[in-house]
Amino acid sequence: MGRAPCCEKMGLKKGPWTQEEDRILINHINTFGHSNWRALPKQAGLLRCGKSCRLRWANYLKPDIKRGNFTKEEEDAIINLHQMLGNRWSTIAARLPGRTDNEIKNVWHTHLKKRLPQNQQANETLKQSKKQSKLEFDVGAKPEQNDDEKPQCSSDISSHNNNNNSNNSISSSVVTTNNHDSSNNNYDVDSAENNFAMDEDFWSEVLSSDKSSSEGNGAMDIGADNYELQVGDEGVFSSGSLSLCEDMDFWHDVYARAEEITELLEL
DNA sequence: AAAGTATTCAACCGCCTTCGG
DNA sequence: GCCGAAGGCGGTTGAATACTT
Repeated sequence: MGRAPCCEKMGLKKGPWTQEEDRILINHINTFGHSNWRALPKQAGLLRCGKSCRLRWANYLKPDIKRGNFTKEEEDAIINLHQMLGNRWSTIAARLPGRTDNEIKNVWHTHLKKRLPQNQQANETLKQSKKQSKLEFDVGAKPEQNDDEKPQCSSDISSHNNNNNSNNSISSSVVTTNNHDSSNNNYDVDSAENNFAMDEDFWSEVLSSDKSSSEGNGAMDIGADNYELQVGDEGVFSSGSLSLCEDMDFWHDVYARAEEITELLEL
């Protein structure tokens, strides 16, 4: 299909916004709103593409945006949420009032990622080069992208699990969560075998902000009933480890936990 | 003080999904 | 159901700034 270019390059300005451009954009949005981003720059007299205007507004000019350093609580929340959701920055941002997806993404890459244990950092790197592996999670559905809704069953889980346990090509890993049996409340990553050893201090710090993860030591209690996600050698889920019906419950719980974190932040 | 290197973050790019005709 | 426009998202880039030698 003949896809229109995202913005007509001819004559449109790129690069940093000037104060004058900001002022024009703010005035225009305050007066007319932003029902049509593509038409907005023309109407406002800006030599920018609509996308650029939207981004500038969403990431910088919107009145409710909180500027400045992230608090410890916010950082912990990001780590927790990233643990659960992967690189779904907009979803994470939705849980952090006043913070934008772009900002969170930047903070993650510049600060928080460094807090990961070395092995996990290596996995992050590995993940970059193994992006393709998520295509191997061939369970039928296309990945769900609407972040305001609960992700659909298996494909979404698989892609996120791929993010969070991204040493797929090294060895198998198992994420077990259990709400009722705390003795099984672990994050079993078979560390000796797959170089996925968890730094206990790191995990206790990460999880300390998470009220219900009282078992520590890498426990990832998301309130679900003994979910076991198994990732095979090439990042493929072992069959039978997670039924599609359970997926829905799983995500219910993930979002419930995210709600809890949001509440914590708001306190 | 100057040069080189590392870090930060605003902005861009391209892909995907949704929606309306 | 198909097509195109539009919005939204995550990944990436590169200029500005900070830090180190």
